[in-house]
Formats: sequence, structure tokens, C-alpha cells
Amino acid sequence: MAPDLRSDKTDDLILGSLSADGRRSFASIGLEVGLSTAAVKRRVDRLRRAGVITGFTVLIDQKRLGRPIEALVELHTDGVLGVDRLRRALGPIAEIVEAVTVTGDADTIVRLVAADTDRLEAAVQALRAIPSVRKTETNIVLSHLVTRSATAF
Amino acid sequence: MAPDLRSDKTDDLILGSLSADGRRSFASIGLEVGLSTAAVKRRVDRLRRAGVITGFTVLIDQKRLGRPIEALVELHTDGVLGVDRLRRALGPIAEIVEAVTVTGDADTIVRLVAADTDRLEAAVQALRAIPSVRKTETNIVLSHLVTRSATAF
DNA sequence: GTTGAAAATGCTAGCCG
DNA sequence: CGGCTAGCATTTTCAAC
Repeated sequence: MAPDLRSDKTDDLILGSLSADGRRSFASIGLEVGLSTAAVKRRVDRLRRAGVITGFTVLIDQKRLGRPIEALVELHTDGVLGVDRLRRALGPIAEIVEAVTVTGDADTIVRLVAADTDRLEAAVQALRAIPSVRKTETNIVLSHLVTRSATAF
Repeated sequence: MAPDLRSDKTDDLILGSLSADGRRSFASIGLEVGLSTAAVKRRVDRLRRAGVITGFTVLIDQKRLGRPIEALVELHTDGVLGVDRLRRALGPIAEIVEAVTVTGDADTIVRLVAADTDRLEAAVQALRAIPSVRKTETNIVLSHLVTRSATAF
């Protein structure tokens, strides 16, 4: 991994601005944080090169795109299943939005978004069909309490 | 909720483009999807008005910003704790990045990012201090297998 | 870090099919 | 729904301080 970047309060302000609106102009950010347009651009470029900023993206309301069902599925797997193989196994399942491995009871937590319960079930079946997945536990997301920032890891 | 938007294949392409790079120009998206700059802008404006696009944001690598620890904490709560009160209780805890209520064993799942284990512990203590939180289970995130899109709900 | 300037690119609105 | 054009804003890269 590249070395960490020392980022100051101004960088935090810029990142905050861009979190709130990723398409904001450097000029307008500069007004807010007290820098010139050129200075803001230099900092953003530097944060990109340093890997702090990994990209920009659009926020999409999946419900309005016809995928109203969100679920978190815990995967309990055999020890033999490596991270790379698991990643490849998850790849083809279109409903998967995110997946992480964790310590504790479950081994992996998969987040998925589906158009209806049939597709949710099909996706969960696909998860169960992965070799060395012993057990799944599906939790439907009922409501979103906090969504503070889009983070990439 | 506003009525759903009928979105076609072109909209999907545009959303895909913007997912990959939220700052991409309408002209460059237009080249990809076979539309003029203005036509792309009109579609993006429409997707925004329809609530499909809820915003744009920057993707930040928290590790490089000095917050290398990510955890998912399951909250088991009493029935008396309403969504609004829970939301207010979570608000002041800076480490919280996301929180959802779910069906199943746990009632709420909180995702947080911390600078070190001390701060993680402090954040978990703060969660335990919320009235009617009976029990917490903390799972440290080990690796990210899939991060397909940043979604807002 | 700043400013200012110039060229390229991007955005937006109006008009038309 | 689309394309086009014209005017304006922004980005980007300079040089100079």
C-alpha cells in the first residue's frame, strides 16, 4: 500500500464538500474553504494520487430503479474457501452490491439488492450453491437509519 | 414516495457510466451511449428529478485517512426503542458510517470506521450506553470482496 | 500558497424535427 | 424523445510572484 498522506483540516473540508456533492466545481469549493481554484485542484489531484480519493460516483436509489428489496446475508463457510475463490464465486451474482469478510460468528457478509422476493431467493440459493458454503442467514433491511458517507476500501 | 421512473437501457448505461466515474462529462458519456451532450444532460436531470439519482459523491479510502478499522456491530434492542429515537441516539457517534434496521436475530446493524481499537471500543461502549440496547456483537471487517456500487436508499 | 490569462472543454437553454 | 447551436462557466495548464 502507498504511504499514508498527511492530510490537514483543509483537506478534510474539501473531502467533506465533495462528499456532499461530488460534482461541485473547484471554484465553489475554493470559496467555501478559502482557497483559490488552482489550489483546490492541486489538493484534489494530490489526494487522488495518494489514494485517499479512490474515485467519484453517483448515488442511486435502488428502490426507484425497481429493486426495493435489500438484504444482508451471513455466510458460514468451510475454512478451505479462500478469499480469491470466494470473490470469483460472488462475481456472477448480479444482486450482490457488497461483500466483506468478518471476524466472529459469520465468515462473510453479503449485501444484496433485488427486484422481488423470487430474485432474492434465487440469489440466496446461488450463495448456498457455492462449494464450502455451509449455511446462510438472510436478514432483510427494513430501514436506513444513518448513511453518512460513501466509503471505498 | 414519488412514482417510479420507467428507465430504459440507455438510462442504465448512463447510470453505469456515472457509477464508474461520477464526474464524467455529459459529452463523454454521450459518446459512449450514442447520444448528444444535451440529451445525456436531459436524462440525468430527469433521473435526478425522479429521485433515481440522489446525488454524487467522492469515494474515500478510510484506511489512508488514518481510520484503518472497520466493524459491523449488531445491536439487540428492546421493543420500545423506536426508529426515530434510535436515529437520534446514533447521530452523535462520529465513527458510525451507516446503520440499518433488519429482520432476524439482530435488530440493527451499525457500520463504523475507527482510527484505532481504543476508539472502536469507545464507540461500541457508546452504543451499549443507549437505553434499551441490551446487547452488542462486534464483527471486525477483514477484507472487502465486492464493492459494486455506492447506493443510497 | 497566490494571481491572472489563455485555450480547451463542459454546461445550459432555446429552438427545431 | 432526439439534435443542434450559441453563450456562458469551468477546467486545466501556464507563467510569474
